[in-house]
Amino acid sequence: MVFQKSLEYRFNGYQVPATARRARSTRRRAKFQRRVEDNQICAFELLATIAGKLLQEKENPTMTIDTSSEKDQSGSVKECQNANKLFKAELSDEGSCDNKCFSLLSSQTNNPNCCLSEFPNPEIDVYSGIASIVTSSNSLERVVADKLVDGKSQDGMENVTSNAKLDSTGYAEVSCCKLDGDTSEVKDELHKFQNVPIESGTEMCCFEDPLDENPTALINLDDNVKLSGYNDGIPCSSFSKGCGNVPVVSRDDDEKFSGCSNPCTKTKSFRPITSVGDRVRKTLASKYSKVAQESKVHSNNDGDFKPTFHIKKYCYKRQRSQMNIPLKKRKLFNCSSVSNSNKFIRSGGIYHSPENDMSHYTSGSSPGRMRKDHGIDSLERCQHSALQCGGSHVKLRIRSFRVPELFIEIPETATIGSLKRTVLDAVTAILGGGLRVGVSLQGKKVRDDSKTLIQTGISLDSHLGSLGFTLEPNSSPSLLHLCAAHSSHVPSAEIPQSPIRPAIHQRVQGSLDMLPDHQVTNFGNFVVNDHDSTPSPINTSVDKSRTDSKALDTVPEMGEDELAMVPVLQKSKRSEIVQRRIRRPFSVEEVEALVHAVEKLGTGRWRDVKVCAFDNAKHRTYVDLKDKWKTLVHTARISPQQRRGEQVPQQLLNRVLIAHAYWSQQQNQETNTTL
DNA sequence: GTTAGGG
DNA sequence: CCCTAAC
Repeated sequence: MVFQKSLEYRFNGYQVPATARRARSTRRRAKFQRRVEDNQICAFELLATIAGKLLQEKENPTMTIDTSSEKDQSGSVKECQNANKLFKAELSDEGSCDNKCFSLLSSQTNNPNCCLSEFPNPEIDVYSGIASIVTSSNSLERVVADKLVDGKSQDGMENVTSNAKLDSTGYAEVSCCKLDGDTSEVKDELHKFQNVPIESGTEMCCFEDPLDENPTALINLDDNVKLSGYNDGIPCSSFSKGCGNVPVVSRDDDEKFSGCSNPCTKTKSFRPITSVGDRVRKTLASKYSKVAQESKVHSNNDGDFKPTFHIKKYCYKRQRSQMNIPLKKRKLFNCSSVSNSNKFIRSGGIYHSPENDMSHYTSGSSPGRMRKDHGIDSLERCQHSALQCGGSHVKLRIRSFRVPELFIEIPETATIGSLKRTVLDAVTAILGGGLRVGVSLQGKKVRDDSKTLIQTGISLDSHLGSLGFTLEPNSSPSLLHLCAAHSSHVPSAEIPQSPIRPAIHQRVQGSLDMLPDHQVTNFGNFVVNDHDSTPSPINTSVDKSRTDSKALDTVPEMGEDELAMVPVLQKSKRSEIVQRRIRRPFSVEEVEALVHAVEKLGTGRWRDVKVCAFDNAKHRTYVDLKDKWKTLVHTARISPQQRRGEQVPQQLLNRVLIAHAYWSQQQNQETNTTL
């Protein structure tokens, strides 16, 4: 069975949630939190997009989660500098050919400088980050170390690396959890990455704009289609085979570690973490891998697809303070897998929620919950290495990106796979929403979008190293200008497509409505249409600054895992579209009309009230009227000092009380008579 | 599609 | 205003 998918990616705005008013009410706070969540989702989406792009570019993508808590900085620089080598080594060691890695680093520190090349600040915490999220629990690491690794650990801390591998088919075939105690220098270096890297196979670059107060994500764009770096020389073909030989632990399933799973208590303890990663792995790896494969297959057919510009990595930086994920969100993360597990995901999509990875703990008792107050803060150092390319085009590459802190709460009994997925989700959440891209040059923001690259000083001859991209919340209603800027500045730049959002939708359904959708479009909308899918409505309303289409082949018969990997599109689409209506306070006149109508018609006949008194007010639904009456009654019962907003004449409120009492009485009588 | 209520 | 259960 073959079906085509059209992938659509949109770069939407990102709106920073308004600051929550001071504890006005739990409700307001909750709303605010939801908005924050939405933003996080946006961020996550972005990440997913990137990851997806990476995966699309090459097959056999691998995602690695390294949970080492080691914070030795000495290795960081080295690692970054030698990222390619390191990864390469790692990959080869594992027998996998990961072409792409994308690493999420969580860090608790805000490192203003991240330049791979220079690493002015050796203390980059980039690496510490995930640790906080993923490994904040030492137990996990310890357990892993004890159980999975045999041996050597640095400072007693081990690194757990899990890789999601894609076989030639493009599906995630094997996932490996590896724990090594620094058998090699290279590995050590890798371990230092405390994050979930999705390797793109290139050096890492970090760029941050110290001057910028707003937390932003730094992005390096690479329009170089081909993956550079360590990938070269590693035969992909060997990849699948190599997996089998992987020294470490391999799992077939999210839930289980076939290889290393030791039902020991210790293992259990760290389990939760693992499962998360799994999800990430699956989601990204399989989805993207599939996409990659598909795209690969059909790339020829699709004229629209332009491989010319790819975003390798994003550097996402945000202040930790902003990234607190509300409890609700955390909850969502936990439950998401479960809830999703049963949900079918459209084949067209990328995200697929597979098994109930989390089910075991969701069901109830989650004895131990790991919570990271500062979630994934993945920072990354990104160096944007700008490469020269032919013609007058400037090639840019995104080396890495950083994800701000997240809240992750997962039961200790969760599997590593669950952990991975959770992390992925969290990241997705962060990147999922609308974001805007900023361009920085030599540490300064380039705000004039109208300037050309050359005018700005970005040219083949310039130091592209000082060029950076930032992802920042978009407060503006539309990102169009951003997009435009993007295209104008970086002609070849292409925003990756990512299907991740859908996954989020399911989980965070409640939050989605909070998104200022129209004002902000989603950063990465990924739309996939397969043969039987209907055109997505979502897209129409949003501007598409960039769209890629690809015809993709999908393997007809997929195991559950594969299915699980399929993205959920339909739902997401819907969610995307749904926008919360703007608040339109009732005027005194409207209240008057409402009161009058209710006096006449009574409560419980809201449709009639609507027709009678608000028939011409299309924005007032009968539900609105009902709600307003509810609030009116409440307002009338409270003291005037407690009332807010436009003051409703007390006389009117009195009528409200009278009418309410009258009709309530009527209602009671009716019920009594019937009885 | 409406209602009723909780959020 | 949103979301949903219950009609």
